[in-house]
Amino acid sequence: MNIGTAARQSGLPAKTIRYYEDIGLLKADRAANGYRDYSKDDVHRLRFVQRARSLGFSVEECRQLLSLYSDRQRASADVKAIAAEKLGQIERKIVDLTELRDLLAHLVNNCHGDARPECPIIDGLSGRTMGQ
Amino acid sequence: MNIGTAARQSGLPAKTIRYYEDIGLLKADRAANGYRDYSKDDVHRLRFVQRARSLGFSVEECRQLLSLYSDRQRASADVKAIAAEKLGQIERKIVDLTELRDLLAHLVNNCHGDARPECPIIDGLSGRTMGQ
DNA sequence: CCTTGCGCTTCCAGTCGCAGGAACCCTTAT
DNA sequence: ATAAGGGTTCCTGCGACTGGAAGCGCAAGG
Repeated sequence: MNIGTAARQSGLPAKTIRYYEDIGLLKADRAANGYRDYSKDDVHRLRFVQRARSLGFSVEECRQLLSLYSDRQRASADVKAIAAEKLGQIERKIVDLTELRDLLAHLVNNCHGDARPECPIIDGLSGRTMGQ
Repeated sequence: MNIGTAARQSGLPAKTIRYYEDIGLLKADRAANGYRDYSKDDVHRLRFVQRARSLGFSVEECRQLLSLYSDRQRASADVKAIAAEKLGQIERKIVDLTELRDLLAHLVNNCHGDARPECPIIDGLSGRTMGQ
């Protein structure tokens, strides 16, 4: 199967698939004409990576997950450790963003938003109404 | 004041301050010896940018905010529009991350995490237990 | 006077995860 | 024969820095 078909079936752009091959994440066979040739199994791995990426795993983490994916002898604890770490990161990010949102929402709500130059948002950013 | 002092007072690494000058965000005077020379006002602007960046504004948005910051005749509506747009982006990001977290938490919670090879996380990523 | 050491300067390369585009080859249909 | 629509490689650029090399400025100590 050519790269275009693999791209459609995996949900990854062909460009991205070539990039993954470039960095040694997934290698493909080559047909006689030099075209990359993907098996069903290759497509499974591509979808696996697509899913993991969309779940916020970095490419390096995907590399680890892929090797665990292919390892019939893996311990689920190994996988769980990676996923739990990532989960923690995501939760921290949510907390940070929520604080950010509250702060910004406060500024926006206190800005009358008219033609006058007084602006609580600017004041907030310049430190006149916010802590240091 | 030298860049190191400005860095300490603004909370930005010197490297970043030079970078900002490089992209034309903030320019500094030069002392006779070629060193950058920062005024208190410069430091205020640097802190302003530092705050705005930490609130999730892009450097380009900071550029807009800076010009509004320096403009005594600005309308608060202009600032509010930028901030409100950014607020929307942040809220969307929180929603996305929350979905992500729930999905990942579900996988992690269903993984026994022992030495056996069966792993719901891998299965989930490979599509065996998740929708397509 | 000389050295040491820190801070400053510039410039170049690398990061992450691709996307865009050029220049070219392969295959199929008309 | 030609055109369209694949595929290939390689190079560049994005955003927002960060690290490092090579070289100056300057104050203090021996």
